[in-house]
Amino acid sequence: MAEPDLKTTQNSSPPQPGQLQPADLAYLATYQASDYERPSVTVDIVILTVFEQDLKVLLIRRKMPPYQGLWAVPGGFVGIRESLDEAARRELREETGVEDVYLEQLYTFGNPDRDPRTRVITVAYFALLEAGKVKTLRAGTDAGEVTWWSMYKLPELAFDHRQILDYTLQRLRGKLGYSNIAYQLLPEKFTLTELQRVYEVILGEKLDKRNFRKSLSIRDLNQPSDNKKTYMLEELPETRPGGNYGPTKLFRFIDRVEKIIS
Amino acid sequence: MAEPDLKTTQNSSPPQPGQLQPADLAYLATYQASDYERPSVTVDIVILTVFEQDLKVLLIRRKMPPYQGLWAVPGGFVGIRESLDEAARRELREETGVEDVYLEQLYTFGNPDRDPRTRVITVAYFALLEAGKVKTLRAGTDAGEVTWWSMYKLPELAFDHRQILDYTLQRLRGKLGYSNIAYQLLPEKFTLTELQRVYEVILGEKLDKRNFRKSLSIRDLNQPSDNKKTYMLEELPETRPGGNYGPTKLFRFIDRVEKIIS
DNA sequence: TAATCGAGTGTAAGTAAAACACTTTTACCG
DNA sequence: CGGTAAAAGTGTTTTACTTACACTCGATTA
Repeated sequence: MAEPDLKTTQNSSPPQPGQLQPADLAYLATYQASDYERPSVTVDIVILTVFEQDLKVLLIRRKMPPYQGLWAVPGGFVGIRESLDEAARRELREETGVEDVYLEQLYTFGNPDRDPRTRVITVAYFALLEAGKVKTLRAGTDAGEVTWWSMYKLPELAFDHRQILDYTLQRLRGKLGYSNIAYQLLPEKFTLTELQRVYEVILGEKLDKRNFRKSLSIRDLNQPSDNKKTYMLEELPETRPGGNYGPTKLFRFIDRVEKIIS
Repeated sequence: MAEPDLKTTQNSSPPQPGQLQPADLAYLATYQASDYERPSVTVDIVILTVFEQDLKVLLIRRKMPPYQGLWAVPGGFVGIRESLDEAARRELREETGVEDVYLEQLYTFGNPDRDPRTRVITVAYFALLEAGKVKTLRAGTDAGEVTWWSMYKLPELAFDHRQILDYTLQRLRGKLGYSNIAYQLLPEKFTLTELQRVYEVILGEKLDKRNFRKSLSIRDLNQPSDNKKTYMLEELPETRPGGNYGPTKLFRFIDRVEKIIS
């Protein structure tokens, strides 16, 4: 486990804490960026959406070994000049064609034997897609079949992807309780029943309609807005005609960015 | 961004979903584990403890460029046959000598320019050490000074380590609310005041003594235990003599494993 | 024996959570 | 055109939790 001086490594864009010092550049020149075995690094993207009253995940059937014929989460290598987020977005785009969606880093899986070919460390992400927006799945370059599967009725999965999906569901359920991420799975305007279905499908349990609505902190259309409160939803002046029943009110999320709800 | 077939990679130990198929081994033989640039992968460990009524983090002064003279979180390369957790434990052992402590993966930082020398992706962990247990800091092989710093009065940090520490505190504060991780920062037996100090130091605010105690779900020493409830703490039959005041009751966590508290 | 220091303890008010059922609107059908 | 079906919409009660708040007890020391 002999390692070079490259110890306590780090430097990222957003917070730039210490500036590079002159000596750094001199040292940079002498640094040999090789000489010891490096793992491959990939990103895997758990792509989720809701339709048919179910939580769906996009899986690809592997047409090559290892795990040929089994289903896997889409993923690929991280480019040498690409951030992890960029790599994840690129994979997502290649797989689904979508660009501006919610993407969150989940966990990094790095057991040495998780890929039988070579050492591969994967940074898992999950993405939330607006329900029913992505019908058209471009069968990716090297992908065999690409299909939406129910998160509750999964096929046999390759690698440790079962573990990745289990962990995704756990994270998603947790965040549903204290954030507004559900907006990522709905179009801008929606009914409260549609929102409740999203919650139910993710949590895997039926919810009480009245209690669910009370829990939402809705800014009423023509009530004076309480400035002390932070609202999650806003009632719209429009309604949507029901089928063989009355019209239903439409709502929207006030903030379409990730937010912790008090 | 041309990539080989090694797509949707994965396979880990705990949940072994799909078994290796015969064809896999044949393919394995033909696989060339190189041919494209790979990033270096490191683990960085945010080592935390509580003493002097303060939340402390272990930092190392860099004696080499880049960021020479600035302070950094301990870390090092992931061995090619080592899991991420193993690498983190090894670094922790090398830095502090401790073995059996709480260690949790935090986040993976991978901006391409976070290390000016070469592409380095780091998987950040945080460790919680029992208050006052680790006095003896072995100055690591290549480390300059090694010091405990207050999380609230940090020196200038190398790389993106400021970001890592900020995120650690955020995670720790969150978990304090719904889990029993605080036990990682205390010896087996402790007083409620000691426990409250840990909470206060992490949350960065004073708490009300009576309300804090009510929130703890304590199994009373000689009360019949309510089987419906899940207790976090247990009162012990012992007390500790106070200085110039009365004796104080001792308590312990019923479960010394990570647990979600209802 | 008086003063100091921290430990230990209860109540009331307000807020949040859970359980629970009927009415309204529209479309469709006989 | 009257009845039925289907989903939307809406309040109250009870219970549990959260918050705010102040005095007494026990031991030591001067």
